[in-house]
Amino acid sequence: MEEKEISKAVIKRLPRYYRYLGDLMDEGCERVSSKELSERMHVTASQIRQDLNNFGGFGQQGYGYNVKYLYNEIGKILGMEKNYDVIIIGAGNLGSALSGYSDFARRGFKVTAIFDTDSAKIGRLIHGIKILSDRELEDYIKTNKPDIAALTLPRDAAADVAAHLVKWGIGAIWNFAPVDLRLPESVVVENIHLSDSLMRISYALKEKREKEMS
Amino acid sequence: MEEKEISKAVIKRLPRYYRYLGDLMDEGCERVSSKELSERMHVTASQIRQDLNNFGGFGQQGYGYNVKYLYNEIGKILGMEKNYDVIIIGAGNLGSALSGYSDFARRGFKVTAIFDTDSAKIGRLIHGIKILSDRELEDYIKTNKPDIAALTLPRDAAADVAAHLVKWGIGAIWNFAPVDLRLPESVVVENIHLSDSLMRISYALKEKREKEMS
DNA sequence: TAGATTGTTAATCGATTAACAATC
DNA sequence: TAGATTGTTAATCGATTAACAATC
Repeated sequence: MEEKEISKAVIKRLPRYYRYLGDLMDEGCERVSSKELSERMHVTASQIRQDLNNFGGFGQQGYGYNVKYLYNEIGKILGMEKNYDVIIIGAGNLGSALSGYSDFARRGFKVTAIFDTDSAKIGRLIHGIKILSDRELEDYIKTNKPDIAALTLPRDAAADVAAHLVKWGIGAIWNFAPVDLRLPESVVVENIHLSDSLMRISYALKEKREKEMS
Repeated sequence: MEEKEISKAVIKRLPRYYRYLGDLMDEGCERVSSKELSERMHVTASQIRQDLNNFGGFGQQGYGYNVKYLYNEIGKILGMEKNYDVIIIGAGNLGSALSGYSDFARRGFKVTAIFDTDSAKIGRLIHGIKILSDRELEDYIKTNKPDIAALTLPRDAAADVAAHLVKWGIGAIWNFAPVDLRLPESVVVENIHLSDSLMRISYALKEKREKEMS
């Protein structure tokens, strides 16, 4: 059914196109050419046209792209017309933060439950969402079938919990623990490795220091 | 002084090598070959050898790599022997979470201050760190010269605050706002675009649904 | 129609993988 | 020494950019 496999690099760029097109819409802009957009985004016009043509011809020769139409089409490609239920595993600082992040709700991601092992936390509310015991997790997943589980728990617990989540039927894991999860191909995994990101800053700062010295 | 420019792709992988080597050390492993490491990390042995050789020969023919030595060398490349002072701009959920994330301290990143505009928050403590007024920001930066500023504030405030931070002398920005900051080349910027990441999950889930239908 | 800009093919560039001589 | 494994060159692969004919 699918014509050709879309490269990972293209998919990684789609949310960024979506963001810029959203901005253009907010500015009341109706049409945009690949050249204009490329100047805004600091990428080549060629790349924009190549990328979009992976999914079909959204533009019109001599005119460019209709902003609203393109925004909607990319939204469809990204699956943004659907809403997603997200559960958070680990009611620590990061888990709490994610549960209250309004940006997600705007994009159709709704946090429906938070789980923790700490009996002192269970029953408390975070941003209006009740913290449940991890012993209720299996039941919850099988009954409510959430789409995504965000893993905001300690490193050592992550692999084991992830394996259980998958067994109980979760389809996607948003992993904030600093480990690479080994899960079946069919499970979607997105990693947010914050300390990797900090180390890249550290590297770049070191480079900068060395450059300034010479 | 620097021989050749190291590619972005290689640098992005370094923290991951560092993480795996740390794990090997914890397991008491003394030596590792590129082949063994490649199997653990699910990359090719060739890539590992290529990557490491960007920085010089860390291994020994017939033996492989000394884990501890290699760990330390990559640490040096990443600038991990230095400690970094981090300030957090925006005392919301995410800012609070980052200020309490113990993983960072372990890597030498220390949160020294948190700033916010909300007078109701100013003076309160988060994880033992006092929230200061954004009006003290300029003074604080010029006096204490923190290395990194984490931007955990609303989208619309980000660009403006970032520009000020740079003017006052900050060298690196860890940006959590869903915008691309336009700053001078000399400023290090690392973006954590959480909603972009969620959209990639959304895309992958959509693909999965479609695959299952056919 | 003339001008603009796409969709698409071809050329270039860079990154990954394979292969193997060097050497521990 | 023989076996193992690196460092490094060459081959392949994929992604980006350039160019331009098609067409609105």
